[in-house]
Amino acid sequence: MTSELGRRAVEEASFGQRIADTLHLVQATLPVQRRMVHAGDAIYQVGQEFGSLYVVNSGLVKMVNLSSEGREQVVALHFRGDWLGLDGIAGGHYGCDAIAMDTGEVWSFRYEDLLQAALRTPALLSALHQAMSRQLARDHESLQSLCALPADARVAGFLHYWAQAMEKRGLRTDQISLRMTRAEIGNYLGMTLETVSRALSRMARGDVIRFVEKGRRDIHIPRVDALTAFMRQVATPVDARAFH
Amino acid sequence: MTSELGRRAVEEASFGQRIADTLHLVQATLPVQRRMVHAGDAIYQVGQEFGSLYVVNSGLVKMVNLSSEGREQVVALHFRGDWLGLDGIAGGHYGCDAIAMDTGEVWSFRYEDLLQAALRTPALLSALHQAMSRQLARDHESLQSLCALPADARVAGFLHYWAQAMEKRGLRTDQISLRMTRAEIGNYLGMTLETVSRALSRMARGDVIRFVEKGRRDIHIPRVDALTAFMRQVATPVDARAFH
DNA sequence: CGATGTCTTGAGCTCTGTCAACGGGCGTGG
DNA sequence: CCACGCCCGTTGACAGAGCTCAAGACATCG
Repeated sequence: MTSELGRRAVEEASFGQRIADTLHLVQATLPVQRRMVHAGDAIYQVGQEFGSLYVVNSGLVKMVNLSSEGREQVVALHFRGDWLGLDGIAGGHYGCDAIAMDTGEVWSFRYEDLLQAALRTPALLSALHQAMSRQLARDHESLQSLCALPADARVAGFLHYWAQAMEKRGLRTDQISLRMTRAEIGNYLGMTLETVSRALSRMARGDVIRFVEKGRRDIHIPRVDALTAFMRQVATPVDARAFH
Repeated sequence: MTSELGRRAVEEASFGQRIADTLHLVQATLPVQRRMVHAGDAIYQVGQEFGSLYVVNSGLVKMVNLSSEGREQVVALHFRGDWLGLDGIAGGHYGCDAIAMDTGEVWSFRYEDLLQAALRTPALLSALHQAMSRQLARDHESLQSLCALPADARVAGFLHYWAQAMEKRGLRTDQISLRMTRAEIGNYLGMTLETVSRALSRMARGDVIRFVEKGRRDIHIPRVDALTAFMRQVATPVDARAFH
């Protein structure tokens, strides 16, 4: 168990460096096209022919899946250093809309160019594989919390995830600024906006979080361990009885 | 819309061939280690050091995620032609347990060997990327249905997914043999075993499915379109009001 | 044949979705 | 400057989908 913790610590410490390395590497070895985006801008859209991959240099991007019945669903969030468009490789078309949620810069380059450049610079290929692999692991975590945790724990987990994402990128982690409406958060977490609001209110009452300013989007997290404690506390498992 | 349908038709038709091609390709260019597995066997386990990737040649494999609180969660199912272990590339350790659910054969090979061989045979790299990309897209679909669909529709969607997976692999699709208990299905779909049982009973009453034999694990699907119709019918969206 | 595990079905309760009302922030326009 | 509308967030009341608990039927295997 100690070796497990040790490994995690090393990973965390090197995480910010990994992001910076990836960005440098891509920039140095590929013909990258930079693009400023603002909240609401589409980086690519579902059905559009696949050709380019993207890396978020700054800002915040949501992946929106459109179901056959026309329902929209936020399936992932992406921060600095994350890759976009990976789910388009297989089908030849992007599988989601990628929508910027904040002002930022996104880099794009041709997938074909990446493969070419990877012959000279194997580290590029490694970076691509790690990005895809990380996203797979992340998706599995999402699925797990979505299946197994009640609403309050999911909201708490969401804040924790966000704080962790900020921390890994060297940003302040005590105060986070969600650039999402309650409806968007609820959509991402598989619940209604009212439930999100109630969960946040409960956490605020328990002093697990505090709202700063007038606007209710900036959230102060006094102690991260209080957040994780809250998560565990409300995590009355939906299926506590082991399924085997 | 017609071009969309046309594209899909072509993709479907070539799908079985793609699986066969991948298996041939891997076999021809890599030092593959074959292993017979039986229900319950672990192909790899969470935390184990990453090194090899796996391809299912036959049988059925579940990916089980173990949460920090000790809850188990089935996060994916894999059939012939699917790759396993991809989520281990990033962290250096596998992120899930891969458990066989049926007798079958799994091929394994070193990730390093794959990268080496890919220099001579670029198609290998393409196959890897497509496998990862497909899995990402699949995970997003899971997330979507988990968030947006009520229990009955999720169970119906599960059967549909299974039938489709069989069809893509050239197996009979009218009668499917779930090698999972109700508890496992419920775990995978984010509901209790009782809810799974009730959903199946309702479908059987509506003659959307039929139980064959005494055992209730073999399910006959008279008409797939009846299944999809049932899905749509019970898909009273959790969040019908657009979130924006 | 009993023992065990799985599946089904019922009854009650809880969580969370639904509907509704209200307040606050912000931009627009008078 | 204030009035107004609009969007967002909060909170309450209520209902319903699905979880929990429980009992019993069925299949498999020793």
